Amino acid sequence: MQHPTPLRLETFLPYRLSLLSNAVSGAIARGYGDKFAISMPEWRILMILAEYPAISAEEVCRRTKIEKSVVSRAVARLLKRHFIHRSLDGNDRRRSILRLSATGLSVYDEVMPLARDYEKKLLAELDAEELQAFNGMIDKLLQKTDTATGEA
Amino acid sequence: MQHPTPLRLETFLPYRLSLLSNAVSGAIARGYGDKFAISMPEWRILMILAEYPAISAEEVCRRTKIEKSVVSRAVARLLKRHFIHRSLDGNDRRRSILRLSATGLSVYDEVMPLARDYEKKLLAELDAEELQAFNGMIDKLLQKTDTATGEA
DNA sequence: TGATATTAGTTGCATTAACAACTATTGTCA
DNA sequence: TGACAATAGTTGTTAATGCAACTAATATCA
Repeated sequence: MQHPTPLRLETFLPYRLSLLSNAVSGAIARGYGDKFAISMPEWRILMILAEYPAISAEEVCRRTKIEKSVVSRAVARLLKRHFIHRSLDGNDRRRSILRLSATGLSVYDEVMPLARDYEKKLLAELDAEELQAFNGMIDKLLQKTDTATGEA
Repeated sequence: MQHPTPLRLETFLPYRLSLLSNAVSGAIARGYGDKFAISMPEWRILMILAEYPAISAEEVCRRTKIEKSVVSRAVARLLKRHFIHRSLDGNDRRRSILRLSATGLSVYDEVMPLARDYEKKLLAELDAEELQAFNGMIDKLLQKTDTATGEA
């Protein structure tokens, strides 16, 4: 046969995931973007520093999966605006130690409820059981992509 | 309380969706990117033209949700490489009519199985029931984002 | 009909991301 | 110890994105 069943874009999982991810991240980004003029990488760095205070830029990269040059520039912006502090690791002077400042913490405390509310509102579509199943499936798929990245 | 339960990035749905979407789209994009040097928007346009031959750029925008300037430039590239043809709508001379060329179709026919195989391999993690549930939940969430975009 | 609004598509521009190259520091091991 | 590799972080560069401004064509409506 000439066309072994065309791939319908609307039902193509990568496309659907991309739509959903963009819609969700976009909605939240509009929230903190309008309010504090911070970018998504910046917001994620604030989040990760709220969760793990005093980690290095390298650890930020590992935990957020943001590329290191993007982290470097985002950190520079956050420093300039005094949302974070940076000191040097005494044991390894290549490493920085990043922490939220009081200002950064207050930004975080103001944005975080918006993000959580949006997530909650969105997930209100799913009951507890569905939600658990959904998260489980995402985990499965994430694991699969971790290993099976290259081969297709 | 000072910190009303911090938001763990690792469990934050927008973040998880973004990871998954990037991993999945990235893996496939590497496939056609290496082979034909086409971008993701270009690939999506080929897909949508395989599904709906002879539609306008505007309809491509609507169906793919790709921003119109991105579509415009992607179409220009696809034209230059003779992957698509463009004619004018006789009834409305603002509108273009886009079609896959024979070359474009052959590119599509070569890339499509790769994309489908990757999707299949990925979704092999889920049984039929899970898959249906998964797609249903994505639909629910997509609908929610369609309506509830702005308010957070 | 004719003024005005709307729509399709292109282009300019500013922001951003990804990759590689680079510096500085630390680790390895003969 | 000292050469070489690996790591943390910065910076340059290129390409892609998204918005706004623009042109050309069509629709609306007094």
